[in-house]
Amino acid sequence: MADRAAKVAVAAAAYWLDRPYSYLIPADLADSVVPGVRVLVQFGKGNRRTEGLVLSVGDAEKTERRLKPVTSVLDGAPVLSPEMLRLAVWLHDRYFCTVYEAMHAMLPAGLWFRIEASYSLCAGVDRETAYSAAGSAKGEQLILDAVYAHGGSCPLSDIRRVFEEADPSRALQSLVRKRILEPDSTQKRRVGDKKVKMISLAVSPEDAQELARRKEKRAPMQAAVLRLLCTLERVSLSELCYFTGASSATVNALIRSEAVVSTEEEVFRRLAAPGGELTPLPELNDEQKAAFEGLLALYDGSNPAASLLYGVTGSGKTAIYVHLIDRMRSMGKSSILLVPEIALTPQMIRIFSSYFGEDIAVLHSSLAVGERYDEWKRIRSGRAKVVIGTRSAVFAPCEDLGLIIIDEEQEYTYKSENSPRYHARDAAKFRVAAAGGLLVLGSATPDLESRYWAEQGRYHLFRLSSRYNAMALPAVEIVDMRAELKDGNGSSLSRALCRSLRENIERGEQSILFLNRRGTASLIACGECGYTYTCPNCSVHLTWHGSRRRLMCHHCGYTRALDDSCPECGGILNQYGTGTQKLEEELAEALPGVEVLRMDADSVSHAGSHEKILTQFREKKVPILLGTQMVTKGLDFENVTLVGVINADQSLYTGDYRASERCFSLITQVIGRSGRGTKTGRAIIQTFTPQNQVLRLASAQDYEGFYASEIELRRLQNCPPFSDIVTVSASGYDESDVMRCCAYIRDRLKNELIAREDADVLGPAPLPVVRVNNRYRYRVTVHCRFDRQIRTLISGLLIQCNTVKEFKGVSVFADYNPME
DNA sequence: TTCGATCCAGAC
DNA sequence: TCTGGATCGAAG
Repeated sequence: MADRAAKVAVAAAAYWLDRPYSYLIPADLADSVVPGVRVLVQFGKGNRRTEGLVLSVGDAEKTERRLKPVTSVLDGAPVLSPEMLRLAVWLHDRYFCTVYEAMHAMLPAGLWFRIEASYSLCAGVDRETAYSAAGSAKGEQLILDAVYAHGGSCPLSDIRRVFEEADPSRALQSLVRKRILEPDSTQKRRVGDKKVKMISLAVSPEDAQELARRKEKRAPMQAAVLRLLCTLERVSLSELCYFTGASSATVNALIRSEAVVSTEEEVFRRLAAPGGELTPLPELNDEQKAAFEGLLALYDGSNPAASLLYGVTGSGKTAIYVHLIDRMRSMGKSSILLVPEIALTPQMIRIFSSYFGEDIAVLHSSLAVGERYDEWKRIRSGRAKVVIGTRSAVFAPCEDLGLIIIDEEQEYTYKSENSPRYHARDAAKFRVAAAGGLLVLGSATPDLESRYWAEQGRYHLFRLSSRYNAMALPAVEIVDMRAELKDGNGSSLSRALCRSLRENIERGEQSILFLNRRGTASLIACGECGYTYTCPNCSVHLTWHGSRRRLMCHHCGYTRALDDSCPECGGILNQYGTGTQKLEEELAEALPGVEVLRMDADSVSHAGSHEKILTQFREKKVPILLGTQMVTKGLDFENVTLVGVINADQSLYTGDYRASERCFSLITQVIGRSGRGTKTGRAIIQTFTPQNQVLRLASAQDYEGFYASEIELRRLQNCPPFSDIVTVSASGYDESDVMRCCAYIRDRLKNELIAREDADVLGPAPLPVVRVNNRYRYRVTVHCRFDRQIRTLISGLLIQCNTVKEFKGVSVFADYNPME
């Protein structure tokens, strides 16, 4: 019989040497090495041990080289299905990451094995032989010191630390050759499966009753255990002991007498699911019903096209999701519902578990490692058929996938900013295409591209144009902050907003204030010489975080204390700019004694504090909720009748082609938070550019008007959807090296794409923050269709730039349709 | 990236 | 002759 070999994606292989490597399958592992399991293999000259993913298995080809064998198998069953394996390779092709990185993004962290290289003394080597073998070599002595200090076995990382800058590998190899040390590796899994001992009868209930009668006198405890087991069949050991008062010794005696058996069973760590009765599905109005039935009609397995569900805020998209998921469930199919932010998961869980109870699994990054791993297993085993989660939940291991819903699909959070830089929408398309399922993109302000594709017929379009319960949209007022300033009001609260807030408080209604800004902090500057603190590692100013009383850098995490006076001239330091904290102080001044809740990255840094703040707002009827982006999405509070947008134009002028779209969507959404109950809502938008078209359209909630003007701009600029964008970014400590590398990339791209009319090569240009952590960052941008030619070209370029020594010290990566 | 092989220079 | 450093090339 021919030797069997496995093609393996190796963890240690960086992007430019990532390809399937063949490994021999030893006979004793023949059954366990199957596609989708992770294996341990040796890689490279030094035979480093590394993890790998088995892509396929077949007969070994006849080659010159002798194949290395698979060392061991890490999983009992595949962690990736054949479909997900294909998705991993697809991510590799499309997002310029390694197959292994793709797999990493798809699996829960609880599955990771940590492998650490270490060196230990060979058997029978004593201290004297070891040191005499090392002789006068200083490096070898150093290593032996380290190994003995660690009790005979030392992790490579510790040896490296002892060597500081120098390279220990040569000395290590010498010691290995002399048979003093041997390479070793430890592997540990971070989270174990949680197992519990279950006890059940090994004999029939009748026999057990009989046995219990006989034991009654001499061993009453054993009898009690048997009786309980007759009624409950299977009980965990701990519960059994609790209910009967027996000790585990009693149970062990029964096991020995073969009356009962114990088995180990996995239990799932799980967030407490809200118990209680399931609620009946919500009623659908005519419009919703039409959309629901239209979507369902697409699901016949042969027409897996994506659909855009475009419904104004408050039109009841969620009710349609509920019905679709319910229908999928009744057909035995799984559904995935993606939400843009962790903050939105608790209320989604609340809604959906009231309909589907335990059938729901939740996947997002703020779950504890063990919880996430458990949810992953519940999904994989088919015990949970409804998955709710953020971006990475698109990789949920559902069998029989029938439906993926992406709520608020225009949100930039669906695009990953780290490798693999995938967009959840694209991954979702891949999955539903493979499974013959349905993809629903839901939004009140669809991504311009999605809207365009719907118009072009690439997506099906379903509209919900009336607000649920026929509520009127909020009345919107635009306030010109220039006039406020002229009239001597230098604060960030206009008089109109203050008045409205006061009126709302008197009526006992609630308000939400939205600060259109990602950061939360403000700038500190000297009032006399104008000195500002800058980050020593990045090209940015440090910002002041009042709650921590520290100056911080948002890019590298550098922090420092504030001086009493200006370090340059000794002048008085002032606080500038409007952060949420500053605004909070201004509110306290304008409306003394009024309680304000603040929600921003600073106040919600602890897990679960989002939910806590929102519950407080909901239940305690705190008059004002003040926050950043987080307050714009999906929140549904009946009693909120006023929304204030503090600085509406902040995000408009960033020079990014998506800036208008983002601003429009943000303002539209935040206005939609107002008046969701029985009372009509109002919104006040403060801006320094009140004539701005985007703001006008947003306050009129005129998406179609916005779309019509914006899509023309995109056409003129050759931006998505009329073209794709690929950026190639380089970073490094030496600015001129980085710029040379970028120039080279630009020239190569220009040359190769000269024949393509659709291609536009721009740059190099510095990134908005040019230096982060002392690394300079520049990039080249290409506008063109993202086809095979461009993918091969970029991939080749990446490999080249990362291998030629001319650009040593510069690292290069590519991004497809980046979001910034 | 990481390692071994190889070559070379300087120290003993 | 040994050791440390630099450089190169391959990774199954």
